[in-house]
Amino acid sequence: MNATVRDVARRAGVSAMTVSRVINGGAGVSPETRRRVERAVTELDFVPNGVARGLMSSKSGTLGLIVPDISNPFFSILVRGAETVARRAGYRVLLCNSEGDLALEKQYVQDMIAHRAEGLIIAPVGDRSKANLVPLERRKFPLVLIDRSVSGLECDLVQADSVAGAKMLASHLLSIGHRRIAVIIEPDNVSTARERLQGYNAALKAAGVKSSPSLIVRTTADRAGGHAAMQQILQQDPRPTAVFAVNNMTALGAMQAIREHGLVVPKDMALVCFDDVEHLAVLSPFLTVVNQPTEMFGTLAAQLVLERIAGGPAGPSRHVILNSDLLVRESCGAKLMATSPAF
Amino acid sequence: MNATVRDVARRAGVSAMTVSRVINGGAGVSPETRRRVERAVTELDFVPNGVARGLMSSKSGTLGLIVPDISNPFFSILVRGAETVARRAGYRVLLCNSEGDLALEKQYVQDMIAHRAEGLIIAPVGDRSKANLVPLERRKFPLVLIDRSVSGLECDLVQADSVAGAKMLASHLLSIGHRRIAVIIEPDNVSTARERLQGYNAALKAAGVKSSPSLIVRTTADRAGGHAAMQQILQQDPRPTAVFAVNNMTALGAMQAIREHGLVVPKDMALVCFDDVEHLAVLSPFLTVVNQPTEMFGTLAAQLVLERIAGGPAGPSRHVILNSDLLVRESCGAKLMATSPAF
DNA sequence: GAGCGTCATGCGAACGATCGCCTAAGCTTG
DNA sequence: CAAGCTTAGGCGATCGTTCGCATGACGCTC
Repeated sequence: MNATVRDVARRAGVSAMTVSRVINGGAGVSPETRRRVERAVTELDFVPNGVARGLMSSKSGTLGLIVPDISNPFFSILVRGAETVARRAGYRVLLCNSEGDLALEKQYVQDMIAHRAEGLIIAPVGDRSKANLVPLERRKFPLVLIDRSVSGLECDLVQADSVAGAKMLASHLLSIGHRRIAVIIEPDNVSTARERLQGYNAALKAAGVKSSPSLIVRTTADRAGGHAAMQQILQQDPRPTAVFAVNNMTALGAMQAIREHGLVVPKDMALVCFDDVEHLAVLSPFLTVVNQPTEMFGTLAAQLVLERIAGGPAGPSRHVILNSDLLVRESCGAKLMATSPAF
Repeated sequence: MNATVRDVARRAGVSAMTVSRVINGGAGVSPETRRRVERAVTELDFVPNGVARGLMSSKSGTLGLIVPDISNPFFSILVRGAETVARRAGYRVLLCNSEGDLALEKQYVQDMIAHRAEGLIIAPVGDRSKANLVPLERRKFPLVLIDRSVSGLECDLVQADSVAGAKMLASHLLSIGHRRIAVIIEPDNVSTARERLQGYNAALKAAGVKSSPSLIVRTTADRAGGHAAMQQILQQDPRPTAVFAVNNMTALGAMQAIREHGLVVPKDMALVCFDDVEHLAVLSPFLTVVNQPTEMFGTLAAQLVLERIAGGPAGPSRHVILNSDLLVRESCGAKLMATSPAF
């Protein structure tokens, strides 16, 4: 169904080699022959087979991109950034949703090896992703982690300063009077969870507030997880006055639970989280968040992986730590405080 | 760097053919030989080269997915649906952002042909995408359009009933008293724009309200477009009392412009649009929208393209028309009306 | 006019896995 | 024990492109 170089060659009365030279703009072809070949290419609607080319050159022109959930705006914006950089460099992007599932992640990674992707950008499920990633390390496969590091795996990495971000968030809550601040967070085998909790604890300590284990609720970093965790928090006595959610999706789930409980944010319960939801912020700047430079996560990761592809596997691994900002809006109750000091 | 069947064969003391038989679970290999081969595979960390396999079998195992903007939640949710279905069927997804740019779209389509993707799901830029897509049609390339049709191109299609949806939206605005309803919409060479405008006009006609060309503002379907269009609308005299935005992103841009103008939705200006922003709706159910079954767009499109791949290019093209619902929330002013009949 | 460089082009192999076909050994069977 | 069948496994070709090398024609130079 698809014409090959040989078909074109036959039609143009030349050899396959000459056709190859023409389509690759190579020198050493007379103008006359070139024209004949070009006509044959057009007539047969010939498009060189990228798979065969890939086999010859050992270059697939493909990058893998594995994220837990593409529908999370944090990741969809990140993906856009990465895709744009990759495309400009002539690379295609294979998108994978790991759904936070280690087995699925493993399958995707193996697929990258099998199909000879030239590099991989991955937001790993957690520390246990290490087993999935060592085959890549062994092959010196260009690999860039985003958002989360993997304990015991040394490789390129783009992340934000989670400790500092969490400290800002918690300090802010403390500064406006909150003392019982619950945390909705993932298990400790996720690096960002560890770091954010560390920042939270540091802020509490600095303020001389004692932390309590019962305020730390572990869950999955999605809406369902946030919802379940919040339900649990709402039953505590005394009830916390503020909640620090590990990311935007958990915050949304928490918000839902709070509303279902007939309570109002921030009057009855303050709510802050990591990761802005940009589209949402445009419509109503409500959530107080630590905003990470989302798109830059993607563009930087793509640049790193492309450099690694171009420069070979040698060279020390690079860690890019991005700054994030505290955006104080309504959900923390700061504005409420300002108007009703009797809180 | 990567072992081949021949390397494994040498180490196991067999031929490449036998290795191939083992890794494909084929019969005709003695248990003893099989074990030897399996050990060699493990020792060499051999992973069969998918590119070479693809060349032999003419099956790349890849689907293309082209959308205008992956960071638009409508598309990111759709992509998740499509990716999930594709993966379960053993396919990988090549994600492309056309950015609404015809030239870029063309490049992506050609890339699909070159790399022998087995099928393509695309939300086309507009009617002018036809030139980009005819090469696919000529090759009987499995192709499914989503969201928008392309005038003059007959192929599989998944879309919502835009006419009915727009009619619901406009009728609702009319029913609560609005008479000057502006429309922010794309040029007429986008099928959904045509259809939504048609629904709007039908609703006006049914209500005996005359439509005015000056109320129709053409723009691009993104935030910047919505913002610019809204600025224009806000200068009209008499000022419209409601705005119908062609999709969620334009609505966000419009919202921004309205707020910058010191006005409040819905008190000073009602605002409705197509496509819910799910995450946003959880946080604060504010926008009145026509909600399309977003994820289903993706899953159905993937199913159609997979069927087309499995069943061959024959068979009539199928058009799936999904229903959408009107979600009346606050931004239309319905609740406002209820409490202040003097509007 | 012999030697040499340049240019356009072709030949055969290679990338890595697999498919069709073949062979050789072992076993059954009458 | 010879014919026939089953089983394990190898050989060579193939997918479509490109690479290294060879070749033949032409023109230039001393």
